[in-house]
Parts: sequence; structure tokens; C-alpha cells
Amino acid sequence: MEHRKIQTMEDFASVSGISRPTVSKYFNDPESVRSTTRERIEHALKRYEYTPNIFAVNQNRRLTKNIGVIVPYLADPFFAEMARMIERRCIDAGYWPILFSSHGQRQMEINALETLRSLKPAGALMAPLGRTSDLEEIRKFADDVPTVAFDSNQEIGEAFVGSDNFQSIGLIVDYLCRTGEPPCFFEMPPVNPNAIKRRKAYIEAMERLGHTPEIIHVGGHSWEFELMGLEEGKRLISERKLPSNTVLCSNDRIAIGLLAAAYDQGLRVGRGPGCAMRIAGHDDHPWSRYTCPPLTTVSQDYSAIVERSVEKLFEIMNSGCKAESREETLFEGKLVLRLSA
Amino acid sequence: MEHRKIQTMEDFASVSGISRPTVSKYFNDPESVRSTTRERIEHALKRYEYTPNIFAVNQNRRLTKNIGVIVPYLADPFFAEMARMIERRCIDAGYWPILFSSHGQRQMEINALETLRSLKPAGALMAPLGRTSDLEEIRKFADDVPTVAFDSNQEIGEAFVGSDNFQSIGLIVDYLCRTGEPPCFFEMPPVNPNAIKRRKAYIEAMERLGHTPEIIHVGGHSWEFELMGLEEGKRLISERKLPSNTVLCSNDRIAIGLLAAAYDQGLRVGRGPGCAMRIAGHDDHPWSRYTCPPLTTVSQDYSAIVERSVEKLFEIMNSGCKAESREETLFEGKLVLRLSA
DNA sequence: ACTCGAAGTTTACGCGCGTCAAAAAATAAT
DNA sequence: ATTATTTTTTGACGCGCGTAAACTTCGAGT
Repeated sequence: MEHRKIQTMEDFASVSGISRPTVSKYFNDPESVRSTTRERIEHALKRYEYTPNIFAVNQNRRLTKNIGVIVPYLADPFFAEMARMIERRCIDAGYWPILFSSHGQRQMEINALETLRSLKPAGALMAPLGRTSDLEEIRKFADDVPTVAFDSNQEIGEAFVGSDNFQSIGLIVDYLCRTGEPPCFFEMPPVNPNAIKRRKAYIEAMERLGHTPEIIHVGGHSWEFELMGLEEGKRLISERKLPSNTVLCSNDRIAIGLLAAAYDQGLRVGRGPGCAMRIAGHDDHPWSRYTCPPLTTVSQDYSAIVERSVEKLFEIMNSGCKAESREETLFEGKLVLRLSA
Repeated sequence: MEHRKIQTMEDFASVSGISRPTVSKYFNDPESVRSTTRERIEHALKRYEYTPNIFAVNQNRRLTKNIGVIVPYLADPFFAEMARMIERRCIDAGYWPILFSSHGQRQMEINALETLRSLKPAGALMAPLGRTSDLEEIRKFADDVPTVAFDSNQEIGEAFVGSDNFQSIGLIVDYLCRTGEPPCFFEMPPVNPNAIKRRKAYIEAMERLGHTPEIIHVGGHSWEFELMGLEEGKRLISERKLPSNTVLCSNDRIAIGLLAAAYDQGLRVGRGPGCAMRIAGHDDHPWSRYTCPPLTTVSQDYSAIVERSVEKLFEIMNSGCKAESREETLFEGKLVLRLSA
């Protein structure tokens, strides 16, 4: 056991008794060398500490093993969780995920793209900011780098994987109408296509059931959804301007704010007797089970979305050519019944 | 406006009429070339698109401009927020932050260190996992790379920046004792030194005030604090085993779980009449203001911690030598009075 | 033992840039 | 105008590895 640190592949090749090009081949694909050779290398790898210089490797490869992961807002545990799962899968597949957060800001998203591009990534998984995204920039990026969009369907990249908002919103509208007063819809700011689709889905579902849709608009393009839910909620409740005592929020984070508003205003939330209002969300956010009362919502199938996105990206990367058409995969949501509605 | 894409510094040098070594100098430090030269380069930079190949640059520099940022658990918005602020500051200082999350797992932390090391970083900012960290590995890393620890003081790196748990816990224990029944302490799992210091601080503060400390132990080393607060809370409340109707939680995430438990058990939380229990937390977590009732807690001075950490790291990086002693900077917390206690 | 394809070795070049020494040019000071 | 100083240019080397060509060895199968 020497465990001497070896710096260059040249040196490592000589101590392991193999030629450098073969060692190089091994590191690019261990299966590409004969099994006896592989064993000798791996044996040497145990005795000496050596990892190829990542910069030298990437300089000479036309394409690296880097995979960019760009999410719009990492402080949202929904994206943090997605990012975690994506990282895991990429690593397992022998790739090197690099995580960027746009932090809700257009310029940060552009920066992330630029930085990423200079990393010559083999592919990218991107949940765009949405409305504030610089679509031109993203498209230019996606022209050069195989890109799969997820979460927010922004007509970007060669594929999209996300949730079927029409199905999921339909599901919960049905439920709410069946069990009480038809819901009004507390809209999230129209930051991305999800926001818009969910509103449309709500309207469709209500009309299908013969009810009049009622929408609470919120402006701006901030990502502080809880704050909006809280402030706008307090105002609506105190001014008695809520169109219905059942409120469907276009995402859980708004619902969390609205729950706080209801508490602040002394309204009891839930579906039991003695409750003044019902609140439902959408996404099954990691914290929705810890609200008071626990939030009734529709789950997004996180792991399915992640799995399919990564899978699809690998397909595209391996096919080596642009797909003829943009494939969109939508997963269905499931009703998560808790106590708030 | 040609905006032709230029690939190599050689090419860029020739179109801008400057020699390559001078251009190289410019990119390493724009101030190091004469102002007239600088202008000519920057003028060319506007006409042609060129960025130095990051891999070639880093291969030849002994030290890169990379700065590693390692947090234990990115799905915790506390760390997400810290990471965001750190990234911002590093970028502004001309560095390149690379974010890693250990996702609560020892092996992931080790991997992050290894990956980071291969990136030849100029420095690292690290919030260690704590108890489950492989301290030996981290120390070996910190021997080679200037490292500042934050959040959790693990005797790692050349400096530490964090919160003064004794001050902050003292503050809220004082407040709770002054305004009602002395608190028991709902401990977080002893995942890191903060957990241990907060417990000790609680005991000291209680004894100083002449009260008997009562501690609720929770085992394990999971990072799902909310779940612990919820499950253990439900058990304690239903079995009437809470030592006090005032509970100080060692962090806000546990408090969030406990609030849910209290709701589940039909206990009204708050400091007003008609309330069955008081709950307080620690950290002023981004969501603590949205709980029902809003959580009374002690804030950590996020931005001060970030600012000082980064500042200190730059100091160490620039000094170029190991510091003789490990500097620890602690910031004081502030009482954040809301409605839960 | 012989053939032949697969795998390994040798040799050599190139990637794009940092960096150094020496020479040339530009600027500042006398 | 001359000297001293700073800055740039020229030319060259090296970083660590990918990769190609030509050659050699290996191992399974008639």
C-alpha cells in the first residue's frame, strides 16, 4: 500500500504497466478494454491515487460528460427536490451534473446558459423561468446543446416533460364541486405556461360542471408566492371579496400563504362543520403536509417527471441528431386528500 | 457588426490587433494592461464573440477562479437562501461558484469534496453535515484548499462563521420564561454542533433563571425535521408527556412539525388566552412567518454570516498562507416575536 | 500449428492557453 | 533629444490528455 499520489496519466500508465492510450481508453469506457487489462488497471488504481485531470480531459473531448441542470428558483423545495433526483440519476449514469438556479431572475438565467455553454455540456435539463425567460437566448442554446425542458412547457428544447394540468386541475375541481361550494381560483402570477394552463383548465372544468368560474388575479412576476397568498388573502378576506368560500390555489405555495391569511383573519379552514372556508392547492409541495390544516392538493409525479426527463435527454444525446418533432410527455396528478378541503 | 464567433485566443488576438500574450494578460486582469490597449481589446470584444476556453484556461493555471460551495441539504430553504447569497457575492468578486449539496448523506459530502478537488478550486465555503461528516476527509481537503466553514462549527477549515447559539437561545429562553411557563426543549437530532450547543445553551439559560431544564430527545440523524416534530409531537401530546406547555424547538423546521402536531391534536397554539401551548423556534426560517400561528423565533443573521464568510475566504486566499489560528466569528440572533409564543 | 480479427503498444500530433525570456516599441522622465 | 522605465511583441515551451496510424501481440477457432 503506497497510496502515492500520481499526477499524470503517463505516470499512472507506467506504474500499472499499461500504455497510456490504453489507460485513456479505460477511463473513457472501462468496458472497451480486455478484462485482464481492466483488472490490472483497477488493481493499480487501488494502490495509487489517480484521477484524470478534468480540465485536460474536457479540453480534448469535443463533448464533455457535463450535464447542465437549470432550475428557476432553488429556494423552492419543489425544485430543490427535483434537482436532487436529477443529480442522482445523472451521476449514476456516469455524467456530471452541474446545478444552476436562476433565482427568479432573467439575467441569472441567461448567465447560467452562458456559463453552461462554456462548459461544453453533453446535454441540459432546464426548467425555464417562464414568461421572463429570454426565449431567443434559450433557443440559441438549445440549438447547440441537446436540451430537455421540464416543469414549464416553454416551447424550448427538443422535448418537454411535465404535468398534465388539465387532468390535475380537472380532478380537484371535480372533487371540490362534488363535496361543497364550487371553488374560485386564486391564480399565481402568470410567470409561466403552467400558470396560464391551470387557469384555463379551471375555467374549462367549471364550465363543464355548469358552474361560473371566478378568478382572483394577482399581478407581478415575483416568485414569492407565499407572500402574495398572505397579503392578497388578508385583503380579500377582510374586505369580504372572496367569490367563494372554497379557494383553489394554482399552487401550494400560494395556498400556504392563503392559509396563513385565513388564520390571521380568524377563519377556520377545513371541510368539517364549523369551518368557514376550504383551501386547496396544486403540486403536493414537500411542506404541504405540515400546514395547519394539512393541505388538500393534487400531486405532481416528481419522480416520474425526473425519470422521463433524464431518460429522454439521454436518448437525444445518443441519437446524435435533432429530433424531427418536439415530444411532450405529460404525467397525471393524483388527488391528495388532507384536511384543508 | 460581424459578431463572428471566434474560437481561439490566437484568432481573437489577430482580429483585435494585439498579441496573444497581451490578450491573455487582459483576461487574467484587465487592469494589468495599458488603458489604450484595454480599450482596443474591449472594442474588439464588442465586435466579435469570444470567451476563453474555460478548460484550457484552468488546465494551465495552478489555481482556478472556482469556489466550491457545499451545503448539507439544499432542500432546506435556509441553505438554499444562503447558497444564493454566496453565489451572488462570489460572482461579483469575479469568481465562479460551484454549488454542491450533500443531501444529508455522508457519501455525497465526500463525493462533493472529491469532485471539487478535481476542479482545483481557489477556495471553498462549506457548511458541513456535522456528526455524519467524514472529518478526516474534510481536513485533508482543507489542507490543500483554503476553506471557510459556516453554519455548523465542526473544527474544520481555517475559519468559522456562524451564529452565537448561547446568545440566541439565551435570548428566547429569557423571553419565554418572562412571559409564561418556562419552556421545555424539543431537541433536534444531534446532527451537528449547533444541536449540541443549543441544548447546552438551553440548560445554562434555564439554570441561570432558576428553572429545571426539561429536554425532549429525538434520536436518529435524519434531516427530515418537520416529520420528527410532527410524529414525536403527536405522540407526546396524545400521551400527555409534554413536560411544559411551552416548547422551545431547537430549530424552526421542528417547530413547523410540532405546530402541525398541535393542530392535529386540537391544541390551540399561541400566547393569548384560550391557547393550550406555546411553541418557539430558532433560525427564522424563510417560512416561519407563514405558519399558523406565525412562529416566534430567533433570527440568524443570514446576510452577515454570508458576507463575513466570503470576506474571510477571500482574505485567506489572498494571504496565500495558512493562518496560525482558526478564527471564529459569531453573530448574534434577534428575537422575532410573532404569535406562536 | 496456423490464421485472423481483436486488443494493446509506440509514436506523434494537436487542443487552447499560461507563462517565460529576450527583443522591440511606447511612454515617461531627465 | 537622450535616457530610463514600462508595456507589448515575438517565439517558444509545457500543461495533461484525446486520438489517429502503423505496428505488434494476444487469444479463440478451424
